Amino acid sequence: MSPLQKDPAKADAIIRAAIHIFARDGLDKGKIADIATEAGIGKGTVYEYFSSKDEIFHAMGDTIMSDMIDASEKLYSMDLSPHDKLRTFMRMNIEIIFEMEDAMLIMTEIWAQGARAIKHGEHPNTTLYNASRDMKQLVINILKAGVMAQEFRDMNYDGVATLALAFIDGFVWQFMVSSDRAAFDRALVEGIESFMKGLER
Amino acid sequence: MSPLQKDPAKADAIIRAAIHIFARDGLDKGKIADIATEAGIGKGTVYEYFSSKDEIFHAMGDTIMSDMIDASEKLYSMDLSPHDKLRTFMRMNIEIIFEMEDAMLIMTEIWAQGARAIKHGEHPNTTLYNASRDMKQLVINILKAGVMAQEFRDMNYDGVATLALAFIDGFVWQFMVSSDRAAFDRALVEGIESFMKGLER
DNA sequence: CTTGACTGACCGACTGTTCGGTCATATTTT
DNA sequence: AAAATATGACCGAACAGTCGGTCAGTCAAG
Repeated sequence: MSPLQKDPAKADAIIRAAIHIFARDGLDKGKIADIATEAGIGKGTVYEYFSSKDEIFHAMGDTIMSDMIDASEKLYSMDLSPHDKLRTFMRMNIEIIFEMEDAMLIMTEIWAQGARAIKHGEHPNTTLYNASRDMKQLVINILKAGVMAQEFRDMNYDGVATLALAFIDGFVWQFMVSSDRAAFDRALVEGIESFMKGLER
Repeated sequence: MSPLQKDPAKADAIIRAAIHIFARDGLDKGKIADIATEAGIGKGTVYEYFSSKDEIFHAMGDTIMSDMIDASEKLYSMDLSPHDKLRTFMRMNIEIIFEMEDAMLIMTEIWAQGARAIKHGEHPNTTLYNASRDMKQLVINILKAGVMAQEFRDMNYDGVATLALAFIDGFVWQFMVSSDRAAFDRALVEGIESFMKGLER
């Protein structure tokens, strides 16, 4: 018997360290050795928990996405009008992503990796892509409820949902390289209002 | 004397090959040897034209951006109402980026590199960032003209311009991993209309 | 013959992964 | 209770593959 069953908290510490290191140095340049140091363990130990760098990428993607989905679902259960729900959804999502600075950079690369995989005819990282599809469906549901409640104009749901998600991604993307947080907030408010105005009947 | 003073066409061929290889394999995994083969020359020759992989990245960024700016400027000189100009600007930019599949993937990585550089307190790739700033200014100019002409409502120019660019980036981003071109076109039309509606007085 | 563009074998730095050994702790024995 | 034993988590030195960059030599043009 093992005196200490492979500490799950340690696997978590490795993922956390990996997120930090890979966000800092990039997916390729980020070294396993640095992750080990950051996690306060030996390099060999990393391989007791994950069989390869690639497996760390996947675990990392799963962790990040589940963090985001948790946050989104909290919103989904709130009791708001479709109008407010959508507005809140957009703002919250952007803030969540924006706050998870490290995750943002990593997801950019994982997403690009996925796009490349698709070009090669391979499978992309499924967690990330499933999550993206779920998010879109969530927005579509809000939109449908809004049209039903006569709050929104008639629309092509898929198109508008895509616009909403594009807006979220693009906003983060735009500000990923800007450090002016105040300008970010002003632009965000104006951007969301403008978007909502586009949905009026 | 050289019979052919360092053939500029060859430098171009190298860049073109680099764009192809790096888009396929990523900035880190893309090999100089492969670029040389793709360009039909020896590896050593690549170093006659560019002193390092990093210099190739920069040259590549410059080439891609100047291609895009050329396309945008053609639009800028068209004689259209602010309304149509903005609509066309967005659609054209998306189509241009979307058509330059390879460039898209590379820019994603260069942009992420830049974001990381900023985090480190270093300089990002200036070409890319200057171009991005120029694009925003171009949109702001169109918006101002539209407000002046009473075609658009009053607005926070910076916010709406950011929204427009976010829209462009995000749309491309969303569809980078989708192969359904027909859905893309439908969503694009709806998305642009919805955006334009948000600017009505 | 001179020049310089071109080449690819080669070098060395780098890093993901392996593996033999160590050690803290649990369990058993005395 | 304390000594002996067993376990497997942990470690980091060593290994092997990769790839950016160099350079000694080839070749073609003038």
